[in-house]
Amino acid sequence: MAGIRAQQKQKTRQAIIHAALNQLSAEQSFANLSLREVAREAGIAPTSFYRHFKDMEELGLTLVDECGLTLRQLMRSARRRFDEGISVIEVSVEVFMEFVEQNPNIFRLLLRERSGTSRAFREAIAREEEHLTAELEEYLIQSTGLPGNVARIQAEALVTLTFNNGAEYLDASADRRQTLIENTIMQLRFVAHGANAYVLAQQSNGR
Amino acid sequence: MAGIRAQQKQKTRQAIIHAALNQLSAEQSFANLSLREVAREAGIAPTSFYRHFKDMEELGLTLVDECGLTLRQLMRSARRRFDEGISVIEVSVEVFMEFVEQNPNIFRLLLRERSGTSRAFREAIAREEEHLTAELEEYLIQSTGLPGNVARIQAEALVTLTFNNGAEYLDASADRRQTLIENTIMQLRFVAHGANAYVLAQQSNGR
DNA sequence: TCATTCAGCGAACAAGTGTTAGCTTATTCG
DNA sequence: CGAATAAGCTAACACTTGTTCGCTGAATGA
Repeated sequence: MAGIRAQQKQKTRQAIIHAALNQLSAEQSFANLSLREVAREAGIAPTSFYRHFKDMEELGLTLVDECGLTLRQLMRSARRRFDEGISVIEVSVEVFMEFVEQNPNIFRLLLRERSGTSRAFREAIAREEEHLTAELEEYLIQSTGLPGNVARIQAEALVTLTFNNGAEYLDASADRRQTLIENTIMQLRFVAHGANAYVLAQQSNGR
Repeated sequence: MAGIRAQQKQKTRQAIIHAALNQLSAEQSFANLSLREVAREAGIAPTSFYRHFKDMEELGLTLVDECGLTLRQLMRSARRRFDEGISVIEVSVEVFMEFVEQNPNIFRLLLRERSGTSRAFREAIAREEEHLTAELEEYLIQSTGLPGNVARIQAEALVTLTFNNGAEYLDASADRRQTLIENTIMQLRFVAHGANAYVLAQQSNGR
């Protein structure tokens, strides 16, 4: 009843996942990762890989799902943390960059395969981005009372800007990183302010 | 003096460039393009490739340079066209999306290799983005009188948003594309408005 | 206990890759 | 004209890749 077999299986499955993540870097993308190299680093024979994943693509999608989940949880907790009086924008950006800093390879995976050659990948990552955007949109509606369509467009802009600044953050030096955070915050504030002003103008324009 | 030799050389060089661009698609990125396939499509022997480029990377950088140049010229002409009374933002977005629509493979190249595995690529594309941003920044300073640092940050946000919406535009259906243009314009307006408001607030806060 | 399951392995395959060496042959130039 | 140049070619190399097949041996469960 210990499940010693299933237990071992999970272990090497994790070994494969770890090996894959470990080989990701600035110079190596998931797309040009080879099944054989992953297997080698995981300490198994190439053929054993198939006992766990049908494909490299299936492995990749697994990674995307896991990462997307943790990222979403993180952002949600960031918005909760905000009650302590700091600006939501500030907290969110800092948390996001912290994620990037602590999971550079995972973030690189998302960043690259977002526009990669595998449709399945692109769709999976678009889905994750959509989750983030939708949650942010809802938050905006509830906390500022913006109309839905404006909230949506604003949320998309916020996610886009944060994500892209995260990409630059990846390769930045320590002090460049600090100003990058500040600039990102400023950009998000621009968007937020502009969206509010837009709604006010609409209302005073008789409609 | 006709230079019949050099002339022929330019011709096959162009054939190589064309072959490479032709093989780019949603499913095939430059990174996993093979020298042999490019040579085959260009109608030359694999080894002849080396008479023109040291590397696939060198070929890629050539493409990036050419594309960046045309894109920049396009955006500049868009800002010139603006004198006719339409909003700059509107014209710029429309011109950019037109570029994306007419050069999907080129844009894909920029999009992907921007976060690709080749440092030379990343730097080359960052350089192109920097050109675009710098020109826009200068334009903002001259036309709105914003202080330099704010103009810079605003320009970065505008370029980022436009570029990313272009990525989505690539795979969008015809009518989705229209709303995408509208949304992009709205996002850019948010940023512009927010930046202006920020400066005004700074000034009225006694400084 | 004994048959079954199944994670993992080694060998082998057909393909495709980048790159070198050396030849051909039309252009170039003194 | 005649030597030099250089674009393009064929053949061959040493690899790496994904994937199939059939085997082993330990965990499983009736």
